Amino acid sequence: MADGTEISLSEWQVMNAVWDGQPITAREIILQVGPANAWTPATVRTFLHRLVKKGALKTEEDGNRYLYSAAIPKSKTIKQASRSFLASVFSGETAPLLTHFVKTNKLSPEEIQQLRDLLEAKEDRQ
Amino acid sequence: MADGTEISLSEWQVMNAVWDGQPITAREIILQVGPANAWTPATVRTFLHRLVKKGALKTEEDGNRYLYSAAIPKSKTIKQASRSFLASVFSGETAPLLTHFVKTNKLSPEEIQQLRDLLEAKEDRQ
DNA sequence: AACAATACGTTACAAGTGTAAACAGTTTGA
DNA sequence: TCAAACTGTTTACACTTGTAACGTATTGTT
Repeated sequence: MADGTEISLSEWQVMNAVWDGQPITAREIILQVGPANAWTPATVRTFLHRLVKKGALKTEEDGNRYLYSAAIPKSKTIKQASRSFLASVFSGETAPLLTHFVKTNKLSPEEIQQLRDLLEAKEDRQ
Repeated sequence: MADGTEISLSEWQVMNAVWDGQPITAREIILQVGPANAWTPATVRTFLHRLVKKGALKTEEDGNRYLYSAAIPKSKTIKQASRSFLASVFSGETAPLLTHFVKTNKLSPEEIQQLRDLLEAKEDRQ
């Protein structure tokens, strides 16, 4: 697929932990994503290594341990994954995708309002 | 993982072709998805085999060739893939996902209207 | 009938993924 | 001070995925 930065589903868990705790130690990441996925610390460490190797994370020494931070912006990474998901699963059609997620998930009244406003704004703008 | 029916991104292309042409010959599938992805016929056939093996497609003989049809419903498969995508990429948060796709894609005025209506209906219903 | 084109099945093979254990150095609590 | 605990590195191994070639049977064509 050749795009430089393919993140696997498991790795996403790790990336998300990093993005919202940056910079963060391996230990904390392990605590955050390990139990939820039933991963041993060793498994999480493997993901960390692979992500560094892929250039998705970078490390900075802090005494004798590392602090991890993202080397790629979350927004860009989300954009890529989303494009690929849209193309594969929904044949590139946005509206069915949106309909699907609206229908199959819960949204708070506030969220619904915000989305309606967003759509309205988009309508006007075009 | 471990759910019986994992469909890879490439395989989705094939499944989509089947779902909307069912039943369909390998030849037609190859014509539909091959060129767009720069896949040789052999490659597409590999995907077909794997999908049959996974139980996602089933075949029915038609003279000396096969007709392929889906063995799993599109809706269910979409649901699974979507849940997994939502969980990994958007940490399970639906609203940010919706916002993202609304912001990064084009929608026709009609589609926008329909989505707004859908959201309104959902709001009322809760 | 013979040969070319098709259709399907089998095999291949490297890279990526999920899942970890084993090993080595470092800090720390007893 | 000596083992326990923790940090990071290396190695493992089966399964999946992307990408196809090769072999064999069937069929349409001349």
